[in-house]
Amino acid sequence: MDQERLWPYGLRVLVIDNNSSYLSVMEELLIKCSYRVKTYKNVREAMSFIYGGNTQTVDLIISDVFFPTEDGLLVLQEVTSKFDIPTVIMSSNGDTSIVMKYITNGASDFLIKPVRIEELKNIWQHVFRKQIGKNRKMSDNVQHVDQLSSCPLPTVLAPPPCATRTTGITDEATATLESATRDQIDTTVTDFQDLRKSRLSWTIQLHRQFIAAVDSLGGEKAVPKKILEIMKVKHLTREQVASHLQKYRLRQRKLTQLLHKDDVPSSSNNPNESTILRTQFNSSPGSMYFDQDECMEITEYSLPKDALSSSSNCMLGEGNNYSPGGFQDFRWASDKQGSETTYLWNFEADE
DNA sequence: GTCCTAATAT
DNA sequence: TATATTAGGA
Repeated sequence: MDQERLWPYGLRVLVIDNNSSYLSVMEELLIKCSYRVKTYKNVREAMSFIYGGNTQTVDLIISDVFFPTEDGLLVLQEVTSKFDIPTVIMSSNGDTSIVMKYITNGASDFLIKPVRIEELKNIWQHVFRKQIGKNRKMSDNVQHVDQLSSCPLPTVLAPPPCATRTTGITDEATATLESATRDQIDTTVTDFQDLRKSRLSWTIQLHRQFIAAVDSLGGEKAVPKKILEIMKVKHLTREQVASHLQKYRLRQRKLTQLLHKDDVPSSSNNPNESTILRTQFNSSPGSMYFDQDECMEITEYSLPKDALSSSSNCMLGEGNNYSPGGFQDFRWASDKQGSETTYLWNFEADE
């Protein structure tokens, strides 16, 4: 298959430095990292190479400070934004103001000369980050994963094989590297999904269904599997119900203990105990919502705008009611907060 | 092997 | 904290 695209082995790095001896040093170091290297002594040549239709053949640019003027900064901005090639700047001068200048103008990193191989081992991360940034902007989750798997995919689990001291890479070593990288790519795609995997939010409505199921089963028989069956919510897992049940029971236990401490022991067999608890806790203040059916607090859920507009049959919200008998489904909706995705229950009649 | 629950992890 | 995952037993 397309072995050239395996990561981070074979990362295509374009180096620019007007000092030819340092250029050779860089080339040697980068080759030790199993990267493919192209060197240029000046910006003009490098740019004409890129402008000549080679934007897709360069993954990353490492350049000496070649932008002494504002024009130079424009070049940097163009390379990073228009061509979307991450650019790493090198300089023997590491003054914060200078570093800041390049970073704010789009440089992915700033390396202070002499550059160590350890630093070069990790430069592929800039390409990865840039790729993640691009994919983050895409709202569709499935597409997201597809995009990733079809583009060069570096992996945190498989750093460039530059730990080996050998200058030349034998064929066997190369083959091993390739297969190892290939394996890592698969796991990384999975890892990436895991990265985005997020947690179910127990909305008021969902929780009410849960309570209805628990009540209909009666205390003892309310086990995750049965609750799940009664709730009839598609894609809800037994584990999720079990987890919620655990929390629910814990809280009930705590509350009954509290009650027995405050009240006379004779009321311990009172079947209206839960009613008493309910009354007590419904009066509690705060941003938490106390479900009327029992004493569990449910965090009020704030709806993302798009979920509100695009889902007319969304059942979230105080005024809505649900049909306990109906089969319901939910689908994921991203609220785009950080790397984590909060999922919404979006109820829809199954039939 | 399934399922439950408590404990632990994230 | 809320929810997910794990561990170990029924």
